[in-house]
Amino acid sequence: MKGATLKDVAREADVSIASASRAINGLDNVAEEVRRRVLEAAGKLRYVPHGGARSLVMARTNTIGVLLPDIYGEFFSEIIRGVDVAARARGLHLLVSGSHGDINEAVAAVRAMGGRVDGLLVMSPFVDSQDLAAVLPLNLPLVTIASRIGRVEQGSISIDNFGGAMTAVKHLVDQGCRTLAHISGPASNFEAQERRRGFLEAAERALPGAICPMFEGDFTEESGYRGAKAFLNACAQAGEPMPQGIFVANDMMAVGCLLALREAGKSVPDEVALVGFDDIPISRFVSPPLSTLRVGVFDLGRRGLELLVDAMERDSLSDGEDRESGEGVIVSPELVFRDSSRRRPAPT
Amino acid sequence: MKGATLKDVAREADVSIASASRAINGLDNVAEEVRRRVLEAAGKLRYVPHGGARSLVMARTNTIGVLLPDIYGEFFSEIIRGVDVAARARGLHLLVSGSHGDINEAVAAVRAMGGRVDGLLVMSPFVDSQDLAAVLPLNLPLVTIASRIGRVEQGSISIDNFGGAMTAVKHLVDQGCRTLAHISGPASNFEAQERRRGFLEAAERALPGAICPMFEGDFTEESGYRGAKAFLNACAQAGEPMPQGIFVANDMMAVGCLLALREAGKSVPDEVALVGFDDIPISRFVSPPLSTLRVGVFDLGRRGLELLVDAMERDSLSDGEDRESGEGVIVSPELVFRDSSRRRPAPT
DNA sequence: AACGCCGCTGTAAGCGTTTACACAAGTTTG
DNA sequence: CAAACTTGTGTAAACGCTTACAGCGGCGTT
Repeated sequence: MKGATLKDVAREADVSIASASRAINGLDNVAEEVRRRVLEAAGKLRYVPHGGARSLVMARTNTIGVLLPDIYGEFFSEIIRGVDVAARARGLHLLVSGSHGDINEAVAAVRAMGGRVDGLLVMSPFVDSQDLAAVLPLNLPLVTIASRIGRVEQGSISIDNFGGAMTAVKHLVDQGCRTLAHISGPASNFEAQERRRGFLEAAERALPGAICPMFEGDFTEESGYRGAKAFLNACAQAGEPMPQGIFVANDMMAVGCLLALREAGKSVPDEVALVGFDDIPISRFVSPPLSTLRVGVFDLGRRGLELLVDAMERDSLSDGEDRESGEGVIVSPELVFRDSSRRRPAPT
Repeated sequence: MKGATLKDVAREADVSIASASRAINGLDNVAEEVRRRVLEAAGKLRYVPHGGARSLVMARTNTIGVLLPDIYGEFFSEIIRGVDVAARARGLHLLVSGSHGDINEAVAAVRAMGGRVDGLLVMSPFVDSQDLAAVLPLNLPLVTIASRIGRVEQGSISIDNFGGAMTAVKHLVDQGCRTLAHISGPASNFEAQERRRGFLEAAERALPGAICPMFEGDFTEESGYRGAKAFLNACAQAGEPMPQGIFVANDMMAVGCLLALREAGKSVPDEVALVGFDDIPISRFVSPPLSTLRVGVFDLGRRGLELLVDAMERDSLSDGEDRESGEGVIVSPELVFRDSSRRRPAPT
């Protein structure tokens, strides 16, 4: 009942445990006859090697730990996919964990991964991530994704949120919007901060002195809906028209925003143009289709893992020498121009 | 550089390795003074326990392995979320792996998980899953999700695909559709088979003798698009009208189908009514919103994990005695009536 | 015939933990 | 004041595996 061990297999095949190990691992210094007997015994006993024991002695797990703020949603699941594909290509396995925004959970997760993984892929966009950094076992190769953890010595890959936001604003202005608004992500989120900063900077540059209403959401569809409502109410009360263009800090909120505008009878993009961020799959399907800034989320995951693998290899070769090489890959989002911001046939 | 071990901590704190272990694990038979010293040393050395070693001696990993056909997409990511939430609540970690439809990959993944997990949550909807069953280490608790693996002794949780398909067809007929068609999933997929069977059975019952065109897709948006095109072409060639109702075996394909119909200028639902399956998030947002059969995918994952945990506990208590209890939970999908199938104000 | 080699096999030492057990104090007890 | 606990600590075995090393035949060379 207890799961056969190598010793059991060895006894069954009537060889030493060393030979059994060799036979099973396909080493070549084993007589054919012995190998046959061992494999047969292993099959009969349904032997499955004990990964824990193996990694203990080999000091290698072939597993990498992935720590995400959350494990689901279009965005994260796409990251995981990227990581998974790249990992699979290298025969690595994934130990995933969601920290659910709680830094203590993240710390617990990291501890639990200790000794079970060869490297860590961490995404923790919370501004106070320093606490996390303090806990990370410093002997493990680590790559951060779109995070703001101090450890520059190791690799990191991030998104040009600031630049993306500026692109979005410029695009709205190009489309003829003369009044702008912004629905931001939570202030505790690093990426949200950057996008907000990009919005303000670009808005000030294009429309100097203009006052742009802002609403702080939390990246959920529902908060986007609330944001749009807030703008609608404020404008109705002040007797002002709606802003001509709204830059929403992520697509999920933009979708909520769209729903609220539609409900209020505002036409998108003619009365209000909308640009989101991320290009999640849904964005193509809402109507009107959502203009957005495409972040190669899949690639983010894939390249993150590749960076990590590089770091691991470097790590195992040179034993702790030249570990500077602060590889800071930054990917730039790309504007996807769809109908939600297509204002005039020929913007003069 | 090599990552501090318990021995290092013990030396640093000038106690025995046993005391160090006790202090760190919070056992109570440790002098306060010693505990303090040990914890301090651990902090200083950035000690992180080696999970592999720990699980080796404790015969417990607090990790459960999750094997899915794929790791991404709305459907699977929602399952993972359910599993993750339930696992987190019990302090368990997740070792996930996508088999990418390849049975050999699945086998490899299972082997790699051996000795690293306390239980296995497997979803493998391929009809020939018997091969997989043969490999599964028989000492591990196992729960299958929407699969067709022989091992009934262990728990399983599945979807009533047949019943759901019948509901869909009945609904289309209620809406006044007198000619029906079906876009199915791949024949190698167990769930697709069941949905197809339900479609045929219900169609035959409601419209005896009617011939229903069918198209075999592969669950991707693109194949749904192709399916609709195929119907359009066939009807154009034969000079017949389009089927009044199409039951599409999953929402992703239904979305593709919708796009093709819109492109062809067919109005949905007036000319062709559409019902999908799964209720993925996108379905609410396409226009018209897609009628579908909601499967509590999140719950599928959550309950699957709970089932597994139950099995694990039963397993550890009674040492291999009453291990029948083939818990076969079956969840029934529920019709979500949206505009894509809303045909007449008052269906006579 | 003695020698070195080669191919195969077994013995045993670890890998980093936990934990049963023994042991040395100090603290009641009778 | 010795016996009996209590409390804290250390020693060492075990978990399942890999692998360096030694051993042992049989082979081809001098």
